[in-house]
Amino acid sequence: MRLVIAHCAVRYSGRLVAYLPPATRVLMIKADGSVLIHNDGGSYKPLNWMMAPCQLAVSEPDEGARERGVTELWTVQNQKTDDRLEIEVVEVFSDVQQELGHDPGLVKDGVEAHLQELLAEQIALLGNGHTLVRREYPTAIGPVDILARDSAGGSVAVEIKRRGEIDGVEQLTRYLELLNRDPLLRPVRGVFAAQEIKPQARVLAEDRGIRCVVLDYDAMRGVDDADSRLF
Amino acid sequence: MRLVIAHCAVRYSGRLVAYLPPATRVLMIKADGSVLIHNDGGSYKPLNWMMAPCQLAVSEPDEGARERGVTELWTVQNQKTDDRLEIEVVEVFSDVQQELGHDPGLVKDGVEAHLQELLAEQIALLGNGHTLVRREYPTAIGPVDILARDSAGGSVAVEIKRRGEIDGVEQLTRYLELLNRDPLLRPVRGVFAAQEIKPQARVLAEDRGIRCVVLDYDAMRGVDDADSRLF
DNA sequence: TCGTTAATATCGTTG
DNA sequence: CAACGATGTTAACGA
Repeated sequence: MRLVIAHCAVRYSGRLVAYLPPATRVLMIKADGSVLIHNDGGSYKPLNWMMAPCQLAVSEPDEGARERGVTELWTVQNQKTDDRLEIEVVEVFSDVQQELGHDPGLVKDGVEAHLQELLAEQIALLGNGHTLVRREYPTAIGPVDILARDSAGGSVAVEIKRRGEIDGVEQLTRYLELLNRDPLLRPVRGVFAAQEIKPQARVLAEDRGIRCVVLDYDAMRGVDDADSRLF
Repeated sequence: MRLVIAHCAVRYSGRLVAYLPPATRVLMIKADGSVLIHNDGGSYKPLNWMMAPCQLAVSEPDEGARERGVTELWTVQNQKTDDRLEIEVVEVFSDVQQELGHDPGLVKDGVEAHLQELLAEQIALLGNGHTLVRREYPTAIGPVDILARDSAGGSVAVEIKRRGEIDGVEQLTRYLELLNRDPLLRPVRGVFAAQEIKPQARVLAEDRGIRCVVLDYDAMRGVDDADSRLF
């Protein structure tokens, strides 16, 4: 890992062409050769970058560049594609290098898979008498999150999202169209279940006869065995 | 901008709960208070982060943490939500601070907007005799990228993507449903135009009577006046 | 501010 | 390897 703070201009060409006018920025060169160029604000996305596999070469600037104050030209070339980053370094304010070693990586909790697991266990949240048929019920265009039966024995297909948006309703609609061709399941009702359902998604769902259910993750997890949690 | 290289463990809680076991990493603290935690590989996405507005507070570790070798506890708290990052710092290897100043930002060329611009200029790529009605043709659910007429005077709605995936077909389908309610336009045919069209998207589009057109950006740009390019 | 759409998206999982 | 869905997506652009 090498961290450089420098006044520089950057040109990228590859899937698109982009240019960063001269300014002071952070250049992060990782062990795998990848380069990130950060400014002093915004979110985690760099202004520009080159991902591995790639190689950094330092060369002398040509005369035109030297007249603009450029002292070094860094060229980062992707080894598989023709993506290329050219960094014109004007002045280096700081240059630090350090071995970081291997990183054990991130452990996560609280994603959609967990919601699905909890709803499968607590399927009565959809209504009294509901029973689980199976999770990830397969169809020709992909698995439905949950297939269940209501108290009257009718089929219920459930699409689960953390945030319910219009795409999720479209997805469930495609599943329902397919499932309703199966004489053993027909008629299949749809349930759109999410921690949060956007107004537009709710309107579309209800317009198509799909029921919306808002899930309370904390409450569902509270019902769940406390020992099974990661932290 | 402050760059710290330190051995540390990190816990995040907010929209999810996540934990980073102890290892040596880069901590980037930006002028707006945001914090990024990077390791020595992967892509531009940090292992963990906190975005502005947030505040960093340094405190003494409790006894349990001190026994694990923690020398400082950094707490980064989001000021609007209850997102929180806790960094247990064990050892600091490097700590650099530098004023970066304002960044003029990135200038881009070659994104979807340019594809749309070029296709509007070269509308005959859809077939001889096609004429442009307008770009960004407004509908109740958002603007259609391009509305055109074919040689017979029939309406053609075009959705443009760099990469054509299933979502784009759904999007165009929604537009077509609406446009076909307009007696002045009806019947409206659909064209899905992209630099690259995924097989599933093509199958869905053609199943719905939508024509797929693959665009060659470089060729289209080559036809375009070379002077109009940014770089 | 909210909502929608694009992105050099990135990232994990699956076939 | 390709394709698909989720992401603490982020970022840009309008209404």
